[in-house]
Amino acid sequence: MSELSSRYNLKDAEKRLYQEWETKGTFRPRSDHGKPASGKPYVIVIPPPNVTGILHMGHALNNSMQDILVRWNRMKGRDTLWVPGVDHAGIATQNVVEKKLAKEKKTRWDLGREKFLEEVWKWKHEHGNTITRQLRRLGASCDWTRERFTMDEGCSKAVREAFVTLYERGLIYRGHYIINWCPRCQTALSDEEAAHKDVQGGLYHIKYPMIGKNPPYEKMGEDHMVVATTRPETMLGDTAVAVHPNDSRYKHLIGKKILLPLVNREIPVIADEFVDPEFGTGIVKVTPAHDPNDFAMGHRHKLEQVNILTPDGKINEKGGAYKGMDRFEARKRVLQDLEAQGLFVRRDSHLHAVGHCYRCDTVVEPYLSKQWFVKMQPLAEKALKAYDQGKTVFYPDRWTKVYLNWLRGIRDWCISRQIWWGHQIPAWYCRSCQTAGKEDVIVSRTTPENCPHCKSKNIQQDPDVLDTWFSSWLWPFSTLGWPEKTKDLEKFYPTSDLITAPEIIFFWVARMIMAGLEFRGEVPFNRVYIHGTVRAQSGLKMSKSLGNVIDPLEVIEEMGADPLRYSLVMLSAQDVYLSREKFEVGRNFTNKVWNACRFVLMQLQDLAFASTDSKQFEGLELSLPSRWILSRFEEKAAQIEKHLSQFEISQAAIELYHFVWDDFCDWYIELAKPMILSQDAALKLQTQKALFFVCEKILRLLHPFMPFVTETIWQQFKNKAQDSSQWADTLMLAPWPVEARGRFEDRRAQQAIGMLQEAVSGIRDLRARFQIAPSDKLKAVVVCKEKETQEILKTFEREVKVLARLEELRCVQEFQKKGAMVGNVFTAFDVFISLEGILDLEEEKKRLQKKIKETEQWIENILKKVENPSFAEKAPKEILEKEKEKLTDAKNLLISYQNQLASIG
RNA sequence: GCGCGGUUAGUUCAGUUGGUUAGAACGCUUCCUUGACAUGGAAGAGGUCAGAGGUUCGAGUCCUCUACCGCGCACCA
Repeated sequence: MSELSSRYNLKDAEKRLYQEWETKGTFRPRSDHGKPASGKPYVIVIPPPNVTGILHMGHALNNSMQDILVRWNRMKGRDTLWVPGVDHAGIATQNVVEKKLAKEKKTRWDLGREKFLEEVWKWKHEHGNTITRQLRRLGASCDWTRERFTMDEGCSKAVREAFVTLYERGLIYRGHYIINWCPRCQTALSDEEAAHKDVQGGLYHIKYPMIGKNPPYEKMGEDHMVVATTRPETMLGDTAVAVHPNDSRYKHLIGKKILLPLVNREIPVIADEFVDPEFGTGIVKVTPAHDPNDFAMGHRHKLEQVNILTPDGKINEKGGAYKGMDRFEARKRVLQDLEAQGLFVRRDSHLHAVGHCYRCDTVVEPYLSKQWFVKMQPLAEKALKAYDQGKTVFYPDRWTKVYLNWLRGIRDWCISRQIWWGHQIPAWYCRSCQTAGKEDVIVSRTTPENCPHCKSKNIQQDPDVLDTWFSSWLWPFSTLGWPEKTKDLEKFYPTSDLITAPEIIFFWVARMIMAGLEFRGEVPFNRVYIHGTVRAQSGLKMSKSLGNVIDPLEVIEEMGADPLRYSLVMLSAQDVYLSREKFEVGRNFTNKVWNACRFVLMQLQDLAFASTDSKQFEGLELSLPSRWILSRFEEKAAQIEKHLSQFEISQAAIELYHFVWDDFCDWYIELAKPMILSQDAALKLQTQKALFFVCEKILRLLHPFMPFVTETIWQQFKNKAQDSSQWADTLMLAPWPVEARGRFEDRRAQQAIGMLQEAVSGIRDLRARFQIAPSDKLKAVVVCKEKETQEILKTFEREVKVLARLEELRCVQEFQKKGAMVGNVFTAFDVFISLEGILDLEEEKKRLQKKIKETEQWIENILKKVENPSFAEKAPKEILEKEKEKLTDAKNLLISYQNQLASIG
């Protein structure tokens, strides 16, 4: 009968549908097609996934949410743009290609810079579009004609512009500082890229002998001093020992000399307030080249900086006998040798935070080297000011504090990386000027041919590249054309919302805000929505190494993109804990929608009457169920709209789920069935109209959440409708169905259907409890407490009979029980069925007794409240009224229960 | 160490500015293949809202403390 099968299966249809949308240009802004738009443009830039990325659940959630917002705004008629793109992910991508080379037993140095970069570009062209292909599978309605890459020509130009501008403004400098160094990647990292993890390590106590004293060293403070360190190998670079100036234990030693063991270097005992006398022995070894604090101390005391490490984490020639050893090997050997010399005191177990490379998890070294930095304080001040002016709004609000705390404690940003894949720093050094002892740095937007100072051609570009985030922080405007003055930039900047995960608030969100203000004088987006993190059921992050990943593409293959999206979004009120079964919610719901629509299609072979216009109901005497569902629809649509506008996406999805499933499917469709089968042609027609109308509107509400299924069915609707000329080409462009409030508002219908639902459920409950087979003919009586109730329920006699499978139903106000009857009670009425041949009513007696107790307790509670003089005095009137109503209801219930008990007892 | 979350039904979680007898999903029990859907329908059981104080007429909701879990940040060697 229908061409739709009883289970949706859109595996192939999804791809086809997506292609159609894309090729027709539906994802592009209305203004691209010269179409009018309403309101301000709605613009989102995608958090660009790494070019090495493959879609994981975090992406799936993030992009589902963006797509929901984008599709919703598009349907609202706004000029809508979602800019997609990919990040070149400097270190990550270089690592991938280096690993590939390693399989051929080659290193990047074997190839040389140029050849290596060719290899990376080759890799990018072959594998770099995996993630964008996968985003399409998810249904992401990005404007792919505007797709960008952080290393494309435009973005590269933006990077240069940004660098040079900051340099010109005195906000970029180069200098020797302690930075985080990854010995495996062999590059500097920013503070954010060195992730601190707690490590159970050792705190080693070591004797440093005083000059002129001989072993055995026994008197602390006289012939030796004991230092405590977590990294013993760094002692090879010690250039002092420090104590607190007021520490009476050691005051007499300040200015004395110590003989640094193993290297036999004379080093001074200095006094510095940094030292905490309480910690360890109160004596600190000072290693200015390998510790940020020691570095600062070294500056204060003009100490020598002895770098003992090679870039790959081995001991260099300054380490004497330890030269060539890996740093951890050297640690062991240093300890052994100290022990052999009687200088090792003890090892305490010690929990401390150790920096790890966020790309390869190697322990990073604080390392002294010459790097480029951005002076962040002035940028942060602008961002803080923008916040004060209300220009930065985070959802949920709690992230604001995280953001502000970071800005307030901001430190300079190390932006140079000693890798090859990335934007090479636009700085050149002039050999001639250098030799002449003059300023040798040339920073330029264009590649210079010779030195602007001395005209020498002997210039060389800085070999380092910029931190990947140095291009990402420009993303909201570089993707729109900056630094060129493009139409897109003018039209779509600043963007509307940024949707992202909490992990990159510092890396990306905060920096984008700073860049936006610095380069464009405006915040880059009006609102920031931070959604939850996706975790495995166990609570751990999903990661390949833990083997606990659920591949979103497998879910798409198995169930479809819509179930994946809906499940994720429904679960996303906070962090999302996933297991395979959790996707069944979305799958079942998608199937429910599919079948409900299939039913509607089947009922309406002839859709000539089908209209999506609400005016069709004007002057029409609609039945109560239809009035009810229209009223519910209007109410729910407004709620969903409200939730979406506040980024309560999961709440919107949950509301929609219940409206569709409970109200529309379980009640309205069931109520509509007898009306459609009715002999009353007018009733039949208006029911069909309402059924169709609401169903089509539901498809619109659902579309942002489950685009594929809804579009598929909607096209069926459209094909069948006689006059489809007024329909949009695609559901994607059909107007969002939130109309002027109150058009369908109908409290009476809501109240009436509420009663009907109670009556039907009450009878069904009796049926179930007394095990009356569905086929058994049943007579029921509804005893109404008010005449009005009786009248309302009378109009539903037929519906109740069908839904509760009754042979006979009587609605009365006065009722004399005859024979054995059992019932259920409600505030406005009681329902009864007659029992034949059922003798055991003990269970029912117990149940009623329990109910009576509960109700008595309830009444008592209300009385306690109402009779409290201060309640009457202080509570608002409406609450007081409510309580009184409750009391009446409760008393009515109690009477009903007592009557019931008496009647069967 | 500082900060931020969380602790509600067997499980995973909602619960908006304090105001019906605290909800949902999954799971569980019972019944049902009725012409949209068994990825379904009907009904049911299940919670002293982590603990202790406090504010209030009224607290799951606000305040304080405690316990446990998670996550950030941080230079205690």
